[in-house]
Amino acid sequence: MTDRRPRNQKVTLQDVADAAGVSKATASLALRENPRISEPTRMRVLEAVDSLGYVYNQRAASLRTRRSYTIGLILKDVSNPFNAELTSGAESQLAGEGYSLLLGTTDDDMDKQARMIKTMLEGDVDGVILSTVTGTALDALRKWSQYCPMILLTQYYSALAVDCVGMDDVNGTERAVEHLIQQGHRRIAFVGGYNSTLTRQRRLQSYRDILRRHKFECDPALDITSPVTRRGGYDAIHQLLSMTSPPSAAYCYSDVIAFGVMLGLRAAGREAGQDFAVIGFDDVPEATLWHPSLTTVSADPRGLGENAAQLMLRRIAEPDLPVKRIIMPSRLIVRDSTAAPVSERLN
Amino acid sequence: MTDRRPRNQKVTLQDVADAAGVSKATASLALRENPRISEPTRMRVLEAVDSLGYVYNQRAASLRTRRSYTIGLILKDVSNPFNAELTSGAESQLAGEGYSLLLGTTDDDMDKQARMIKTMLEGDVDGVILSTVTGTALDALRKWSQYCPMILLTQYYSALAVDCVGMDDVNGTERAVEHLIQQGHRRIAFVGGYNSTLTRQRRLQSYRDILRRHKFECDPALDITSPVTRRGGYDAIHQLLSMTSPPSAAYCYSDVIAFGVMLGLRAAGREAGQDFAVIGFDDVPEATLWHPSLTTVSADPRGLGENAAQLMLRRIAEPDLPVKRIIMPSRLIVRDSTAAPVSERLN
DNA sequence: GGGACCTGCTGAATCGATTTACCTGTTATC
DNA sequence: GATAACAGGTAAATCGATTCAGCAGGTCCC
Repeated sequence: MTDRRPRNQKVTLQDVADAAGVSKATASLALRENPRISEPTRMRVLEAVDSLGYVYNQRAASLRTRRSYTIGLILKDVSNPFNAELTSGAESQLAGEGYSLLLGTTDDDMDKQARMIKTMLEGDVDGVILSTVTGTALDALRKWSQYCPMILLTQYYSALAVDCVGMDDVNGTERAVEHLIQQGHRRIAFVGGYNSTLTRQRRLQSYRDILRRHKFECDPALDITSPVTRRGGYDAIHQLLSMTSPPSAAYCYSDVIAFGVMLGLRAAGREAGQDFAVIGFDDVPEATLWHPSLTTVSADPRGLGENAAQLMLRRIAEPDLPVKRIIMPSRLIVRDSTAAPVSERLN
Repeated sequence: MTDRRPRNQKVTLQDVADAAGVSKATASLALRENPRISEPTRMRVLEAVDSLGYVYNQRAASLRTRRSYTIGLILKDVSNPFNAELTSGAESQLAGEGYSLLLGTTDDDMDKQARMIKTMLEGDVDGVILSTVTGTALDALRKWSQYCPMILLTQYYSALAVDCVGMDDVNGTERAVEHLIQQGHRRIAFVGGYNSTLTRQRRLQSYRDILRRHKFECDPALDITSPVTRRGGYDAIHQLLSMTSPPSAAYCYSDVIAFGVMLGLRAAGREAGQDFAVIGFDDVPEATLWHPSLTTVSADPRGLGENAAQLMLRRIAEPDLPVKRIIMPSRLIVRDSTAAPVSERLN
C-alpha cells in the first residue's frame, strides 16, 4: 500500500516479479491480462503490485512498444475561450481513449511554433494536433507531417495531404450577411482578426461575394482587422463609429470580438439590437447570456476539439487511410443583437 | 534534411554515430556539448544529425536520466477563463525552462481525479500541479505527494507538508465587503461556488466575520451556492431578486459569476452600479470591458499559474527545501459596478 | 509408446538514449 | 627516459518495460 523506499528509488516490475515469485516476463504478461498466465499467478502479481505500491512506467514501456499514448496539441493561445473550449473537448476525448494531452502554445510566433513542434517530436508524441501560426510555410508543414501523424485545425490546404478539421466559413458567413441584408442593413462592417489567417481570408471573400451579389458597395474601409480579443472589438467599433459614414451592422470574426463591439457600442451610448446589429462567430456559451443575447454563427469549438482528437486516433489506428477533411457545419443562431430590422426603426 | 526511411523506422543516435564515423557514446556526448569532445568531431556529428533528420528521443533519454521534463497540470476544467489563464501562465513559464505540460481535467469528479493522477504518474511526470476536486481526502493527497513533487493550487492544508500557491481570500473578501458597507449596503449577498471548496469556506467565513464585526444581520438566505458559470450567477440573482427582502449588493465568488449576475440584473430591468452593487473575484481581462466595468478582487490567474510552475521547478531542483506556501496578494479594484452609493440614491 | 498438442511459465533480446570506467596516444615535467 | 597528466574517444552497463522463442511437464489419441 505504501512504499518505504528511499524517495527516489522507484518500485519496478522486477521488484513486483520477485515479490510474487515469478519472472519479470510473467509479471508483465499478467498485468497485460495475457491469457497464457493462470488466474492464481495473476492474482499473486496483482497483490505484489498493491503491497509494493508499484506504478507502471508508461515511458519505459513506450520505448519498446513504440507507442506513447500522448498527443500534442499546439495552439496559438489557450486563454482565448474558443481555444479553451477546444482544448477541453480534445482532452476529454483523448482521456477517454487512454491518451494524454501534451499542451503547447505558440503566441502566433513562427519560431515558437518550430520549437514547440520540435519539443513534441522529441517527446515522442503519437501525433500532433496543430493550429498553425499565421504565415506558416507549406513546406514546413509538409516536413513536420512526415515525422508523425498530424491534424490541422481550422486551416486546410488543398495542396497538402494532411487530415484536418475546420468549420464551414463560407456557409456561415453567407447566412450571417444575408440575415443582415434582409434586416435592411446596407453598410455592413467586417470586424476583427488578421488577414494573414486563411480563415479570415475565406470569410472576407465570402462576405464580399454576397455584397456584390446583391450589388451593394463593398467599402474597404469597413474591413477592420484587430487582435482576437474583447479589446480588439472594442477599439474597432470606436474606429467605425467615428467614420463620416459609419456602418449600421457588424459581422464579427468571433464572438469575443462581438462582445468587445457590444461593450464599445454601449460605452458610446448605443445598443446592439436596437440601433446597431452585431453578429459573432463561434457561439461560445456566454453568447446566450449577454443582454442583448448575441446572434452568432455556431461553431462548436468543443466539437472541433473532439473531432480533431477522433481524427487523430483514427489516423493512428489506420495510418494508410486516405486523407480526411472534416468541415463542421455552421449555422446562424439568431438572437437579440440583431433584433430590430432597420426598416422598422426608420419609421 | 529529409529522411527516406520507411515511415516507422526512426533515425536513432546509432545511425548518427555511424554516419559521423564515431561511437554512439561520442555522438551523445557531442550533442550534450561535453567538453571532452573536440570541436571538429562535434561538427561532424551535427552534420550527421542534420543530413539524417535525426530527432532526439527525450523519452528514451529519460529512462536513463530519470528526468522527463514534463509536468502534469490537473484542473477541474480548462474552459473556465480563470483556469485557461492559469494554464497559459503555467505553460509559458514551463516552456521557457524546457519543460512540457501534460494537461488533465477532472470535471470535479473524484474518480476522474484518481485516474488522472495515476495516468500522470505512469507517464512519469517530474511533478504534478493539482487543483483538487471538492472533497478530496487528505490521506489521498498525502499518498500521491509521496510519488512525485506536488504543488497544490488555491487550496492549502496546514496538516499537509506540500507546497502550494493560493490567493489571499480573507484579505480580498474584507476589502470587498468593507467597500460595500461603506457604500451603505446592509443586505449583501454572497453568490456562487460550492461550499465544499476550502476557498469558498474561507471567503464565506471572512464575509460573515465582517458583517458581524459591523453588527449587521447575517442572513443565511443571502448565501447562494451555484456552479461557477455565468449561468450560475444568472440563476442565483433571479432567486435573490425574488426574495421578499432582497439584497442590494452581491459579493460574488468569481468574475464569471458576477458577469452572470449582471446579465441577470439587466434581464430583470435592473442595472449593476445603479440600483445594485456587484463585486467579482479574479479580475479577468474582460472585467474592464463590461459596461458597467466590474469592481473585483484582483487575483491574477496567470500569475498563479506562473508561480505554481516556478514553485515546482524550485522543488525539483532542490527537493529538500522546506515547504513553501505562496499566498498571492489580492486587492480590490473599484470600477463602475459599485459606483453609486446607496445613501446618494436614497435622497 | 511415440508423436502432437496444450498449458503455464521463463530467458534473453530489444527499444534509444546516458554515463562510467577505461584505453590509447601525446605532451609536459623533472 | 621514466612518469605523470591530459586530451579525445569508446565499450559496455544501465534505465524499465515488452515480447518472442523456447522449455518442462502433462494429456490425449491411435
